[in-house]
Amino acid sequence: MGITKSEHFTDEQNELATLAKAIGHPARIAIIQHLIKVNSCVCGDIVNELPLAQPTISQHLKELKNAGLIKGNFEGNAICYCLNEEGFNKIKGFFQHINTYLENKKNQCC
Amino acid sequence: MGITKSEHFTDEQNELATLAKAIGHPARIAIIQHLIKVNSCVCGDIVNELPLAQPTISQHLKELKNAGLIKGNFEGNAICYCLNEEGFNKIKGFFQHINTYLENKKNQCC
DNA sequence: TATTTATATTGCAATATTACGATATAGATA
DNA sequence: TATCTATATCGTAATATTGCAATATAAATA
Repeated sequence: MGITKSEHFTDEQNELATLAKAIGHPARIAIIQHLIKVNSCVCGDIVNELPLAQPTISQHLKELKNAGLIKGNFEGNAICYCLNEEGFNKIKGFFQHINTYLENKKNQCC
Repeated sequence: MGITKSEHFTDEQNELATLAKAIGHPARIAIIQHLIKVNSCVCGDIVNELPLAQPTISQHLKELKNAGLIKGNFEGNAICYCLNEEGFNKIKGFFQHINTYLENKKNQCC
């Protein structure tokens, strides 16, 4: 169907999925990596950096922003983007949990 | 278009995106969480655990397996699944990098 | 071997995502 | 105010994802 049955899952599961999904595109990975590199930059810089048209970048930025992974502030007539700690903190615990589990798991699978 | 221009991005960016995308569905989050809880289990257990039909679960398991996040071994006529350390190790560095960056970033955005 | 049990695959409908040209909007500047 | 610059939104085409019924496959057991 193409429609995810979110109502059958917990809020936490849906939230983690939304965050991971937002990260799950190479352009959005590239945007995140670029923001780490330059700390903060305007949308136009990202358009110059990536091989995608301006409306496409704008759309990817919107998705990252909706997921709470980046934030943007007006700076003149441009918009300055940077990472949003809040979003990343929400996934942090999930991966730490997995890592702790995997490190302590002595017995091989099955 | 719906087609991701993966050829324009680095292998690392595409790989990270594939992993995050595989995690980006509540059912697959639930599967991962269940596998952490019970360490390993057969497909049928997951079908009983989640509110989705057997073919749908099978498809989600396939995606997690293709991404390298779980592995399955035959156990009689059933298949026993558990987490695959390899896949999770690949994303580990990415999030650690982000966390280190965010912890050290003193200056506010923009 | 026939049947049962467990999982995968096929086929398909509904919906979502990706990408971009065209256009709108909003602040800066001449 | 007219124009420029930067970004967002709209509309749309191409493709991908989600979900499941029906069916196939493969190992276990009667």
